Amino acid sequence: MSATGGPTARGPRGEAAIHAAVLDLLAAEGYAGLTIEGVARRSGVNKTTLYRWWPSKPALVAATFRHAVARDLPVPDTGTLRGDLVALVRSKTAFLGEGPGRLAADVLAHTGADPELARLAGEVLGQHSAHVAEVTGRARARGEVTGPVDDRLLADLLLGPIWLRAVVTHRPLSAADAEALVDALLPGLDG
Amino acid sequence: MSATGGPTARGPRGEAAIHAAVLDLLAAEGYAGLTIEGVARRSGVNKTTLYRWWPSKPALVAATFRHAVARDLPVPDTGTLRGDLVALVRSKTAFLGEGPGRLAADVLAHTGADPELARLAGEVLGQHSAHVAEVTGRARARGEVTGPVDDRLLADLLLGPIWLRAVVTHRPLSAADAEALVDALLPGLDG
Amino acid sequence: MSATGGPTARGPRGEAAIHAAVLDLLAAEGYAGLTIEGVARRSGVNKTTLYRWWPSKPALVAATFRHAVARDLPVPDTGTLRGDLVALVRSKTAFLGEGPGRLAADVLAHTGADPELARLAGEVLGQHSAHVAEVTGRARARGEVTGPVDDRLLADLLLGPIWLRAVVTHRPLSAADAEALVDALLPGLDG
Amino acid sequence: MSATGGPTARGPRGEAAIHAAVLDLLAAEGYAGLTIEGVARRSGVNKTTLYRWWPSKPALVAATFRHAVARDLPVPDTGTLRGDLVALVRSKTAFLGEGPGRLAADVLAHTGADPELARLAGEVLGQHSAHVAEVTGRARARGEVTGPVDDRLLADLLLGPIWLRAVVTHRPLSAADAEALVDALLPGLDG
DNA sequence: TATTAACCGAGACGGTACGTCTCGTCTTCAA
DNA sequence: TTGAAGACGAGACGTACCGTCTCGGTTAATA
Repeated sequence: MSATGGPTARGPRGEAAIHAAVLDLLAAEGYAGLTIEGVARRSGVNKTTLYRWWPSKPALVAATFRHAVARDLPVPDTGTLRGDLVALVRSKTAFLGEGPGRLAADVLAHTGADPELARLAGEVLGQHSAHVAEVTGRARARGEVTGPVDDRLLADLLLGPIWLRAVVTHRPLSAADAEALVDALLPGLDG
Repeated sequence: MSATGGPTARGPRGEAAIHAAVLDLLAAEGYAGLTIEGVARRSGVNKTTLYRWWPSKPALVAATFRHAVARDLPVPDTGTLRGDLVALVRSKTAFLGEGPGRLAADVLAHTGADPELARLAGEVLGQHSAHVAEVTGRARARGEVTGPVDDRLLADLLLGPIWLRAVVTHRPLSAADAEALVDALLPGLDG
Repeated sequence: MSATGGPTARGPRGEAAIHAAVLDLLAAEGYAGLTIEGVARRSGVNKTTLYRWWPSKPALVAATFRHAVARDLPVPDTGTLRGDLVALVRSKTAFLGEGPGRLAADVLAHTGADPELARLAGEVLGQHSAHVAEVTGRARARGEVTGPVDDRLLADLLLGPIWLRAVVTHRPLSAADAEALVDALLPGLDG
Repeated sequence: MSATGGPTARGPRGEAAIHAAVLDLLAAEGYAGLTIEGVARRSGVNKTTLYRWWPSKPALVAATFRHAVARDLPVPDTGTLRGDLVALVRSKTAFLGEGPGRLAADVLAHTGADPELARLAGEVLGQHSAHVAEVTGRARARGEVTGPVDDRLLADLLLGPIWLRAVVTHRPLSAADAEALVDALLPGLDG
């Protein structure tokens, strides 16, 4: 959208520097420690400019994430439903555990405090759910699944534990955990 | 004198009023909007006294939760594993969706920012795991389950979706959803 | 700029109100009882603004005095050295005993505690010494004094007792005292 | 009792330690920086005890000075009025410039803020006047002075410059200065 | 020897002010 | 129109002392 066919520049002069500063500071101080003034200092842009373009800190952070994290990861096709699901779990775990996604976990934790972040979380989670649906769709095309599958429920069951660990308990989810998780769900998949 | 043989006073004079004020303000402003000065104002206790007893806002909030939310919910015994699990899911859903537990969701979201809250989260999650273990223990005693069960994994699988809906997507989890959730997991429970 | 051609604004918006508040509070509570927060309250200016412009209470007080007390009093010319000296003594006594100068006595008492106030005291005292020199200069022009006169020593001898009474003992110095003081010094003046 | 026949104990247990702490802290932090809690900490005495015996900080400080500085300095008898006066000036200069007397200058500066300190100042200044009177009395006995001498005025004329230099301008008063000071006054002494 | 009164330490309390920080708004000026 | 510069009111931060209070324990002189 903002990319190749967008109507105008849409954004202040040093936008790239701003988003970089947000990510840097998020990594260094966490979401709660991030301040608008800090972003202004680090990006070399005036505080006024930031407020002109984004009404609040969550809005700025959300914009940064839409720029930086929105890249659609490919959903690996391993040939089997189990393989796809395990790969998906590991991919999401990795996303939330390292790089900008790790910052996302911190940001998404503040969903309850700000509607802007809630929207962002909804977008990210929706994308994840879509990936789940893509995997089950493939499985159905292969004939691995024949009965009705509630994609939404499956997404909750897969992503719930992942997010819970990433956001609340911060326990890493190992490869074995990922397989165990999927194996616990597979028997109930095709009822 | 002060206590009729109890160990020690342990806590400032107006402790009850303080914890009440914390819960009130948490409900009204959220965790991020909660301030020590606000608690002092509302509880009628001096700011100095708060700092005398708790070193920081997260410590105060954690103490409040230990006082107010630590009551051990009974784990209903319905006579079947499925019934017990459904009851457990509904109980947790209710807990996170209303009353002080609703505040807990907001507080637990800040796990990453403060070790004190991380400890609190560990306690709450640990209690949850214990409940799950109690239910599976009963099922094993009844002979409903014979093989090995990973209680921790099961706890994550149950709580993950509940937490995700309560905290991130804010979609309520209906009675039918609770049953569907459990039914999706039951087949994988006893290999 | 806001002024009629002055080079720069140099000072916060409500500067006049601030200095007035400082003098009021100094009169009411004394230097020790003066607080930055009190000045902020009374002047209607935010505490932050005060700290933005002056780093400390003594700096603020010194600035106030430079604004309010810096007016150069004329040194009366009575036609004789004795008359001039008596007039000078009474003028300085009056300065330190009433109006803003009375507050100055309180402020100057804290010279030892703060270098900023020490500088202020030095300025005021230097001005007083200059007045003494002006008087002896006139006397020399008249031919009343021919030999060498140590203006510095004379200033110390005249101002020392005045300041001592104003700052430490708070005994008023009467008209007769002023004459006696000068008469005690005159014989040694032209030696 | 603890004393060797004194009428009553009159004072808390660790009084010596308390006064020592007051002097130490006065030297280190100045009068304004001196706090009751600091004295308690340093002297190893409880804050409550201090308040039990002295109602306020100035009262405590005054008591300390009466204990520590009240020792009557001998007034040297040099055989001539001039010599006695010069010796007196140098003695006072030394007193105000070093040791506990140096602290006295800081303390006496707060005369205006507290009646307790004002009384102390009165005692110190009175003692000074008595020294001057002793010197002039000797001179009269010798026949050096015959006319009337206002001892109080002379005391102010001597102490004023000394105090001014020690406390306000912090210019040291050299031996030559002391002689010049006395020589400026001597001609006016005996009319 | 037993009593009693004075003194002690301990530490909690409400309160005021400190000096710093970030917020979000605002005005002014230059390009 | 856009942005840079930066002052401003608001208000929380965490700390330091203030002066008061209650609580047990100890000491020392008396009865």
